Formats: sequence, C-alpha cells, structure tokens
Amino acid sequence: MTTGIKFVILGLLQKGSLSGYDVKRIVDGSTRFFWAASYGQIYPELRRLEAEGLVTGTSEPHGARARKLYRLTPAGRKALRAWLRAPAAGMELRNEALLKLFFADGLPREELPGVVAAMRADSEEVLARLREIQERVRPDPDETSKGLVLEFGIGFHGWIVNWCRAQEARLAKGGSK
Amino acid sequence: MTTGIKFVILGLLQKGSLSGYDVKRIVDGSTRFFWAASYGQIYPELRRLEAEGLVTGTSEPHGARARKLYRLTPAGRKALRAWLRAPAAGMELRNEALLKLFFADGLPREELPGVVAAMRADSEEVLARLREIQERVRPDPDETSKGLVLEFGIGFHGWIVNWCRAQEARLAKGGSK
DNA sequence: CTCTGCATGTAAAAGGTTACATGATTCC
DNA sequence: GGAATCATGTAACCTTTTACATGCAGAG
Repeated sequence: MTTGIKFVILGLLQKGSLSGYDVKRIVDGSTRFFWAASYGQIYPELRRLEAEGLVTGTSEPHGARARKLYRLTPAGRKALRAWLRAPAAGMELRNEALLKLFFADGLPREELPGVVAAMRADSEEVLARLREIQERVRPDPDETSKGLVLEFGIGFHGWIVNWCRAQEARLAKGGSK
Repeated sequence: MTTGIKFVILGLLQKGSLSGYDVKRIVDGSTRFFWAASYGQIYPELRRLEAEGLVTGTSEPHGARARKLYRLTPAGRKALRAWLRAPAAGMELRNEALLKLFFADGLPREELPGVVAAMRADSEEVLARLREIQERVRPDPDETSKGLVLEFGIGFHGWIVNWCRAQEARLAKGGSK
C-alpha cells in the first residue's frame, strides 16, 4: 500500500524545492535507516507525481549543468497531510543475523556467541553514524519530530547492542546450560 | 544477496521433513517476525533446491490428497552450515509510522501523540503474539537459540512500547517545547 | 588536469506479494 | 452438509536494486 517512496518525496519537499539528486542525498543521510530509496525509484516517481499534479518541476540549470527542481503543489501538500493522518502499516523487519541465530542449533555451541557479536557490530556501526548525525545537526526547534526519530534510532540500536552484550556474556559463562 | 528464502527452508528442514505447506505455516508462526515468506516463493524455491541437490522431495500422499515432503541432503546440510558461518547482512527496517513521525512537522502539534500511539499499538500487538508463543511452546533445551530469538523479539518490542509511552507522556505534558 | 561531487536517467534483473484455481479431508 | 484446514501451485503484478551511461562544475 501507499507505495512509500511517494511520501518520502512529498515529505522532503515540505521544506522547499529539491532535485532528484537532492532527494537521494537526503534520504541516504536520514530516512535510510527506516526507509531507503534508490535513483531507480526516485526519478520515475518524480515524473509520476508531476503527472498527478502533486509536485511541479522547473528547470533551473547551474551553468550548462541540467537541474530540475521540484516543489509541492497545494494538492501535494494536501495528499501529504492525508497520508500523515491515515493509519500506518506495521513495522517490517528483516534481520539475517536473527535468522541465523534462529537456526544456530545446526552449529556447535561455541559458535553461537560469534553470531550474536556480528549482530552487535552491525548495530554499533549504525549507532556511531546516528550519533554523528546528532552532533552534526544542531537541534532545530522547528523540527521536533525529526529529533524524536533520531533519538528513537539511537535508543533502539543502543538496546540491541546491550542485549547482544548480555547474551554474549551469558553464553560465554554458562557454556552448557 | 543470499536470497534469504533459500536458507529459511534449509533451516526449517534441519529438524525433519516438511511440505511446502508446512514451511509456510511454520514461517507464519515464527520467522515471520524477522523474515517472512509467501507461497509464491516457497514452492518454486523447493524445486530449485531439489534441482541443486540440497533437498530431496518424496511424494507421501495422505489418502487421495497429494503431499510432497522434502528433507535435507548432506549437501543441503553443508550449505546451511556454510551460510550460518558467513557474515550476515545488516538489519533492514521499514517503518511507516517512523516515516510519518519524521515528516510530522507538517501536522499540528496536537496530532503528534497520535502517530506515536499508533506505533505503540503495532508493537503491543506483536508483543502479545510473541508472549502467546512463549507460553504455548514449552522451552526445549535442545533449541536454546530459538528461545533466544523469541526473547529478543519480546525485549525489542517491549522497548519500543516503553519508548512510545514515554514520548506520549512528554508530548502531552510539555505541549509547547 | 584530475578527482570529487553534482546531476539525470534507464534497462534488466531480482525479489516478493496477491489473488486465484483446484481439490481432498476432517471436524462439527 | 458446511466450514475449516490441508495441500499444491502459478500468473500477473508490483517494487526495488544494480549497474551502467553520460557529462558539467569546482577544488586542488
């Protein structure tokens, strides 16, 4: 449902006009952690949104370098608000490490902590990047909700890291049981 | 990479032979929370795995009802173990509620707690189902790692529920800031 | 002059869901 | 007899990734 990418774009355009390239860059530095997007989605979607009348594109080249900036139309703003108010789809999670852990009975017990450690390393990396964002981007009182989402990400991955650490310790000690 | 569904099937077949229908049923009651699968993936994949020599299928009808049970071959067991030891891909998360929260500046402040509450409701539902599983399935000492994954899910969604509750309280009180 | 970043795009492949068709069996 | 569950399958569709092609601009 809802197609996702559509509202990622409309949402980002709230704050001003952007090129497809801009959208990609911003997504990679923010929503990527809970909603990714590729060029193969962005450019075609921008044209679809323009056809729908939800955005307008104006060509604003930089010298001889082509550049098309898109901005929300009133209809686009309305569509965005309607989506914001509609019930959201449930969370989708896909975690290969968890899948491995689930099937890890097929492995000698000593190799179990390694699987957990790999999972922890993954979240530690994300955590580091989120903290970087937190320091780089000074809190804008106008963007409470974006800060909230960032805090969620940090708490969330922090929880995972702690959980993994606890399991690693437990598995290392009580080897048998 | 890795195609995922391939190892979901191989992993489930560790414990004995299963039909495609069985695989679907088990996935829907377990791995679905971190790795889903549909019939459209399962049946074709079973035939591919048989062609690869990783599973063997034997027709074992129940009366006049057709039924094909698959079991791991030694090569299948080996492929599974190799995958278990290989580094896992990072976590993929997709959460529409979080996306809405991210763009919620476009909404009057009073509507923000509602978005968080919807997110909480989602995790509460999952949590209830995970706890049900925990009670239904008595701990099998032979399947430590499956219990671990279940505990992860419960802790994980529990964390989300608590976070949402905290934010809801904060947003309700400190309305302006 | 070279490297990085800006900028647009697409074709093919891969991955996945939905919806349907079909029919037997078991439980009430 | 009817409903739920067992059981297999696929075709159409949708979404998403990957990989490539192209070229200007600015910094060093």
